[in-house]
Amino acid sequence: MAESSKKTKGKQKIELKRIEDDNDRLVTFSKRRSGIFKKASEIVTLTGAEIGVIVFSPTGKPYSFGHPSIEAISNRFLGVNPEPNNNANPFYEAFRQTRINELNKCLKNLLGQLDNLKKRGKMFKEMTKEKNTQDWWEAPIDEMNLKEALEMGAKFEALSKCLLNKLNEKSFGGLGASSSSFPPIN
Amino acid sequence: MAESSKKTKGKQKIELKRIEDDNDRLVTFSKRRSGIFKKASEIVTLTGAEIGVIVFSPTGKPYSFGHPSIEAISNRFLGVNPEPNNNANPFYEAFRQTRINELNKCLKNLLGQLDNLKKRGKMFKEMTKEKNTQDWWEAPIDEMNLKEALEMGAKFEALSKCLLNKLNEKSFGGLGASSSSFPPIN
DNA sequence: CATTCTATATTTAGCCA
DNA sequence: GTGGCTAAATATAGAAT
Repeated sequence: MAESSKKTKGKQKIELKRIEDDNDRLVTFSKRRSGIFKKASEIVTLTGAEIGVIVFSPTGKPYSFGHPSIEAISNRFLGVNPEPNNNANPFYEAFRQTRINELNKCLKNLLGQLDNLKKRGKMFKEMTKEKNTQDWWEAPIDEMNLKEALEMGAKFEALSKCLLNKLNEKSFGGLGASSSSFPPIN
Repeated sequence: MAESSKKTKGKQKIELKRIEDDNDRLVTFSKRRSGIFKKASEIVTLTGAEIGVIVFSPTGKPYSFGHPSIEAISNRFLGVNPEPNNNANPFYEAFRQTRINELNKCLKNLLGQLDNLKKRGKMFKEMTKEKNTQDWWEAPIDEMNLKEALEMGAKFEALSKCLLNKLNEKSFGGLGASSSSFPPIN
């Protein structure tokens, strides 16, 4: 019997490089995403590990899997819910607690600066004489809250990112040479 | 020829439940962890997706994988915004630039505190005398960098979230009553 | 984008170093 | 905990729904 009787070509070996065909790329993403999530799920039940996976599709759609709860991880990242502490890891918790103290100082510092900022509102208005003629910093929260919050989220993330780098450099014996001065976040 | 000529039993099917033997459990975790990271890496190159994975071993040790980078992933999360507005908006940009200045101050402040933190390492060790006996804050970056980074990402996110709330309260005429004093982030 | 159906390409359980 | 090794368990490329 000729081999042509085979119904499919079966799994073919593919190069480890970007799949150019749009559809194929999406389908592959979809399949592999579930594959990864399944693996994640298995490593959890098999070894009792805790895991969080977050992935953005080629089209930008977010997917995630997590145990104990991806909601916890996800929401934390999204800054959606205040969500009570559910940190099981003592290492994490200990570090967090101490970090909190410093962050609170940072917060106080920043709040002070913010008051300053408000007083210099006019200067701002000039810098932003484009569309928003409204004194956004005085606007009622119900109108600016979410929108600005999201934007600010990105900004603060920038800070986080920078802090992260700096912390790695200084705290973790990083290879970075610039430990005294640091460039603007920008 | 008897089947006994086979060199190994090959991969055996196993129940999808916790592996009780301590060593086996750990070995399986280790192997599957690298497997998952490999898959994560492949879905990235193959489909151009962005992914972040963080996993705690059964013993509590953290591992993680991220692409393009931890920063990018967390950024993506905090930036997840249904509307594609953000960075193009000049208003946003202006605000961001000024905010940056303040954040840089905050950063400097925090870095100073961090030096302090390192000196108090022992205190930390006591607080974390559970599993991680390693002085992670002194560990070489090549070993802790990515791994800790993701974890820290979550922590910094918590800060961002809190700052967000606080800023909304004070800056945007928030409804919150506590505008003068603020409780610890915790 | 998700799923189903094959025929393969990969992953990995059990052992040993 | 990490790295082979081998054979069997799985994941999945390709095509179609």
